[in-house]
Order: sequence, then structure tokens, then C-alpha cells
Amino acid sequence: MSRVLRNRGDVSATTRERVLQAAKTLGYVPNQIAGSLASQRVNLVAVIIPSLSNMVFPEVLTGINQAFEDTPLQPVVGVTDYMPEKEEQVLYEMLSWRPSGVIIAGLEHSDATRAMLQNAGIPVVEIMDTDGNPVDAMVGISHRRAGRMMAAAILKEGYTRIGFMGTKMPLDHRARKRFEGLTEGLTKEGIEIEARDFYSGGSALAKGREMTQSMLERAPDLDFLYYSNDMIGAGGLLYLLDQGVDIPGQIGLAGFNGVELLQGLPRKLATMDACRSEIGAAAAQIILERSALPEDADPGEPARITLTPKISYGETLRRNQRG
Amino acid sequence: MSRVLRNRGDVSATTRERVLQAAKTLGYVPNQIAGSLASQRVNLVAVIIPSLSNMVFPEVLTGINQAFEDTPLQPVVGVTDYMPEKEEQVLYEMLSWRPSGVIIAGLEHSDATRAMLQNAGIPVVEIMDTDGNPVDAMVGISHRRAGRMMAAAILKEGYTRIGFMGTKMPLDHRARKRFEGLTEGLTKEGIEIEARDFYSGGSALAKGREMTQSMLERAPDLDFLYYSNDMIGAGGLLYLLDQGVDIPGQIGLAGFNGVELLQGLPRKLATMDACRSEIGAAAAQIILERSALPEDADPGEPARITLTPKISYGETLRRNQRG
DNA sequence: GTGAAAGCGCTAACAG
DNA sequence: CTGTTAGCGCTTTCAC
Repeated sequence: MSRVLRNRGDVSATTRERVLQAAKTLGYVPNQIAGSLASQRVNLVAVIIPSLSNMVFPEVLTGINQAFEDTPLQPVVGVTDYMPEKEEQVLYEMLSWRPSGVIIAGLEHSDATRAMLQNAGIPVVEIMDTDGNPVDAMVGISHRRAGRMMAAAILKEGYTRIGFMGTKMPLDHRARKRFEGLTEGLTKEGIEIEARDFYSGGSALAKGREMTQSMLERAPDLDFLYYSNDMIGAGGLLYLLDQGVDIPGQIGLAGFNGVELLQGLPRKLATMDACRSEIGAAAAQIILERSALPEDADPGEPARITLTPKISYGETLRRNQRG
Repeated sequence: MSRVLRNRGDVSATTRERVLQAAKTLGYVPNQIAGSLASQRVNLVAVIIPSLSNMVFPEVLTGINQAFEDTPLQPVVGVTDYMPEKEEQVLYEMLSWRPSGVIIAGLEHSDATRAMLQNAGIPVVEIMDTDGNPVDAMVGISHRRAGRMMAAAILKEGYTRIGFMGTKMPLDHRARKRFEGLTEGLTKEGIEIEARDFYSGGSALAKGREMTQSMLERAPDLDFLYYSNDMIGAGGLLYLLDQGVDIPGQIGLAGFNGVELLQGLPRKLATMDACRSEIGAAAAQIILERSALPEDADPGEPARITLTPKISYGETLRRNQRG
């Protein structure tokens, strides 16, 4: 009897014991499919991210996992490879399981995707980015602002001839926004980026080396290099140290993400923390709260959480004073 | 009419058109829960791994994802944090969705877990490791053999005073087996490991630095350091280069995994490829083939695939001849 | 407190 | 080719 297994409703101790015993000896595992169909409730949460090969997303997943620990909810992950059509398809498939909520990376989606999110009738949290209009709830950082903050810090330290390196990914909107923010912040002070370079594929660390070398050959006067992620930044750092360049005196460096890796580099790379696991945890929390609400309750204003990334100066961005 | 949407059975073009039109205008998304309950078939594959914060597992997932691309099957990931009880619980929850198959890391499971796997009546592939008895199919490498191979290579290059560093994780059976294999391979030639050290938590790169330093303070005569993963190996390498140590002349180094990162280090660390995405792809393939079989067909002998990791000598293991 | 019965939204099998 | 119908294994509700 199902009342026992879900220990719900009025059941006498004797009956419970008897049923539990039978269940164990039979090796009974309840069928959630039938259960969910009958109860019109599914304890699954769709999580849609662009990639797994960038440590950023696994870290977000870890935050989500932790928040769902000891709750009935369970994340189900879909990967889009930064492709809008794939995002659409993955979302469609996930929605056909009628999940309790959706956590999806980014604010840029195809019309069809937005329509599905809007009509699904379940809580939707768009994560990582807050520069744009969410369908429902939102948790992230402003990448544009992150770029501007970095621009300000760079200028404040007295660097003026700035180069940028990043991934060649028109669909990585967050990287694009950071670049735009940087440009904006520099332009405001009358400074233009002097060189830029984009890569695709390969080992990020190795690419960082190569790109740094070729950029400095083209533009030897640069005094600051901003990398769109810490991995290529680390590559650049290792290359420059090999070359005996004075860092941060002659050239300053900064990356983005605050990956744990940086702690072990010969010199600590300046970076900004993207608040990855916090974002995951907060998004999960929103779904949790929303799905605890009674079916017909007014969910109120959807949550819009903007976290503020902090600059970590490390040892590659302080030209003026050390420390 | 469901025949149209699954484009199955005999339907005239006119009817199909009519139904498709209606579906689109209504924004209809089929309910897989009802569908799966009725058809007794679920296109989900449970994938159970210990962790997401070690790039190894996301890479296996990528292999699985790719193999399932353009098939009806979809992986659902569960994370155990290397805890047997959690593995048991995650598996139980996944089985209650009646997946088409299970891909699970490792061969060591609690009795309850093994029982569930055995009784589930679906294909089970145990991955990553082949030193042990699988419940059903198996794809991986022999970590014990990997350890022995590394021992042989180290001795062949003339190193004799060997130190080992790894994670303090009694439940990481694969790391343990590599260590055992190494010890075994050395002992056979009358060599004992002279120092060993285990860490837990923190940035692997930084830990590699610290452990290397403290080990060499304790045992300055060591001429080879074997690291249980590439990340701490990279940390050790960076530390030793800082110290001006002659590598691989004075001290040789090797890690394990073949992570892409290594390409960008100042000197290429010797390592062994754990065949991560191949393992994922092969495991997915096995599930795919098995679930294409008719319900009552004899599946035959379960697949047992042992991949052979290759040593990559890099630039830190050739004492005798370079290249 | 307990048993019985009516669906949940599909699929599969069958009758037209 | 097309319409109809009986379940799939649960949850929920309603009698007892």
C-alpha cells in the first residue's frame, strides 16, 4: 500500500511493519513514472548549460547539487554546446518530462526557447548573466559591469596600452559583454584597446602562451593584457615569466573567473570571481521556494539577484603600490 | 493522434499535416511520463560518477553525450562524492525512473548497490576501471597495470629513489590501484618507494608545490616523483623549475591523466592517458546496442573492454636519451 | 483505520 | 488507413 512507503496518511504501526517487510523482501523499487503521472508532480529540475569542458559550469552544477541535497528535487543536466538550436531541442525534451523548474544559463535564447520557457508554467531561473531581460527569475553577475570594473582598475594602476585576448565564440554572450564593458570603460577615459586576438580550440594554457607571444610581436608597446578567462591568462603569465618580463611593472595581466588553479601559479594572476557556486545555490534555492508554494499561490515578483564580482589583484595588476 | 507525432504506423499525408498543424498552434508538448508508463520504455540512461570537480568526469560525460547525440537516449547524471551510501541512494532514485541502462564509475560498490544493479534487468556498464568483477559490462583501463607500466618506465630510465604523492582518499579506488601497481612494479625489481605523501582539499596545483617542497626537504635524495594526478604534478613541476632543479636530469616527474592543460606548461609533464572520452563513448555504445536488441533476445556475453593507456614521456621522464 | 475504484496522458492492439 | 479502447503503476478520493 502506497500510504506506507510515502509514510503519509493514517496507517497503523502493524500494517506499516507488514508492508515494509514485504517491500524489502520483494526488492520493490517504486515506479516514479507511474507515481508522477498520477500525482502530476515531478521532482526533477532541468538544468541547461552550454558546456561541460569549461570548469565554470561543473562548478555551478556543484552549487546546485548541494542546494538540492536533502530535498526531493533532483537536477537533470542538458548541454547545448553554445548552440541555440540545440538549446531549443534540449529544453523541449526536458519539458516533456514536466520538470518542477528550469535553470538555464544566459539570457539570450531563440524565440521558440523563450516561448517554451514562458508557457511551461513552472519556475524558470536564468543564471550567470544579468545584462538583459529574464523570462522569470534571474541570478548572476553583470559581465558588462565586470568589464568596466576591470577597465577602471587597469587605468587606476597607470596602464594605458591595453591588449585583449579571448575565445572566438560569437555565441558566448558573457565573454562578449565583458569585452564590451572593458572597451566602454576604457573609452570613457579616452583610451582605446590597441590589440585584440581570438582563438578557438586547443589547450587554453598553450593558446595563452602562443597568443601572448604573437600579440607582443605585433604590438611590443603594450603594457597590459586582459584575458577573457584565467586559463589563457595563466598561459600568458607563464610565457612572460619565461621571457623574463617584469610583471606587473613592465606588463600587467588579468584574467577572469577566479579558478582555483591560480593559487598554484608562480605568480598569482589578477582575476575576478564569477561567483559560480553561489549562483548555482541561489538558483536552486529559488526553485525550491517556488515549488514549496501551493499550486495556486501568487509567486509574487520573480527574484532578480545580481551578485557583485570582486577583483582579486593577485600579483599581476598592482603597478603603483604592491600588496 | 500519437501516430503522427512519433511518425510511426500508417497515416495519410493529409491527416498528418492536419494533426501537425494543430499541435503547433496549440503549443503541444507530449508528456513523456504518460508515454513511458504506457510503453514501458524510457529513453533515459543513468550515469553515476563520483565527482564533477575533477575534469576527468566531465570529460567522460562529454564522450557519453556525443555518443548519444542523434539517438533517442539521454543521459541523466548523478554524483556520489565518492561515498558508497550516496551512490546507493542516487542509484535507487535513478532506478525508480526505470532508465534504459546504467553507466556507473568503478567496480567497488556496496552489496545493496550491486544487488540493485543485478536485479534492475537493464544493461549496466561499469566504467573507468577493469581491476575487478563487473556486474555486467565493463569499459576502462587497468589502473594497477598503469601503475606497473609507470614503474617499468621509471626504472628503465635509471631512476631509483622514488617518491609518491596523491590524494588522501581511501575511497578513490582507482588512485589506490595505481599506487599499488607502482609499488608492485618497483618491488619486483627490488626497489622500495622512499617517501609518500597524501593531501586533501585545496587547489591541486598549489598542493603539488607544497607537497613537493616538503617531501624534498624530508628526502632530498629522491630522483623521481610520481604524482597521482597531473594537476599536483604540474604544481610540483612549476615549483622545481622555480628552484632551478634540472629536470629530468636531477629529478624526473610524472603525473596521471593526460589533461589538456599540460600542453601549456613550460615543460611537458610525463603522464598517462586515462582514455576518458573513449571510455564514455564506448560505454554509451554498449547501452545503445543492448537497448536496440528485442526485449527477449539473448544479449550474449557482456562486453568487457580494457583500453590500454599509453605513456606520454613528455619532457620530464627521459633521463637516458632525450626525444 | 483500511480497502476499493477512478483516473493521470499516453501507447499498443484491434476493429472498422 | 483511421477511430476506439484497454491498460501502464501509481496517487487520490471516497466508501466502509
